[in-house]
Amino acid sequence: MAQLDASLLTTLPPFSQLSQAQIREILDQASSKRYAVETEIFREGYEADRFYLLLDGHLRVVRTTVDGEQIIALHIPPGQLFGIAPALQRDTYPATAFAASEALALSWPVRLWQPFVQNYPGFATESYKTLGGRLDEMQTRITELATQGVERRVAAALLRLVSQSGSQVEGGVEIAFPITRKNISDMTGTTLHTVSRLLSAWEKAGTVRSARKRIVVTDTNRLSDLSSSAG
DNA sequence: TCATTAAGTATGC
DNA sequence: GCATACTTAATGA
Repeated sequence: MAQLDASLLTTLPPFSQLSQAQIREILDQASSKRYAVETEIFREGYEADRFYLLLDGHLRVVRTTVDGEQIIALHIPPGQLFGIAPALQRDTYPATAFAASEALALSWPVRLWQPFVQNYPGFATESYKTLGGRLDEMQTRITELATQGVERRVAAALLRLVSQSGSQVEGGVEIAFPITRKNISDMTGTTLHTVSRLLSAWEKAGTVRSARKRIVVTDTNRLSDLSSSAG
C-alpha cells in the first residue's frame, strides 16, 4: 500500500534481509486493514484465502471444541506473521483470530505465498521459525495441562504473556492488551473463579497488580518460582 | 486440589 | 441502570 512506509517492514524478521525495492514490491501487493477490539479477522475452518502480518495491536487465536467451548490457543504480538495456512499445507484456517486490542494488519492473497518463499531470502526460514516457536509453546502448554497444578499453569501463562506481549510500566511489566480472568482460564484449562482467587492472592503477596482487564506483573522472579516449583 | 454454585461488589458505557 | 468484570465463601467430587 502506497501510504505505508517501507521502514515498517525492514526491521521485521521475515523481511529483514530484503532490499528496499523488494519491500516496496511486497507492500504494493498488500492490503492493510484496521480491526476494532474483539473483531474477528478470520474463522476456523474457512477457506484460507489470505495470509497476514500484524503491524500493531495483539491477537487472540481461539479454537472451538465440539461442545462449543473456546480454548485460547495463543496470543500474537505485533511484528509476526499469522494466518499462514499455506505454510502448513492447509487450505483452511486452523483457528479463529480475534483482535485482542485494536489492531492493524497487512495481508496478501495466498497465491503469493510460494512466490514470497521463492523470491525473498529469509522469508521462508523466518516464517518457519515463527511456526516452530508457536508449536513449542503449544506443546509446553499441553504438557503443563497434563502434569502440573493450576497455580503453576496460570503462573506460566502470565509469564509467557508478559515476556511476549509485555510493556514496561512503573513497578513492573504490564500485559499490553486487555485480558480478563475468563481469558486466562480459557488459556489454562481452569475456571475464572480460580484465576480470580490466584490473582487476589498474588496481589496480596505483591507479585502482581491488577485492575479490570489489566494485569501488571510486579515480581517476575516470584512468578517464575511459582511456575517451576510448588511455591 | 480443584470445579461448581451462588451471591455478592465494582466498573464502565 | 444495565451488562460485564470481578470477588469471595461454601460445598462437594
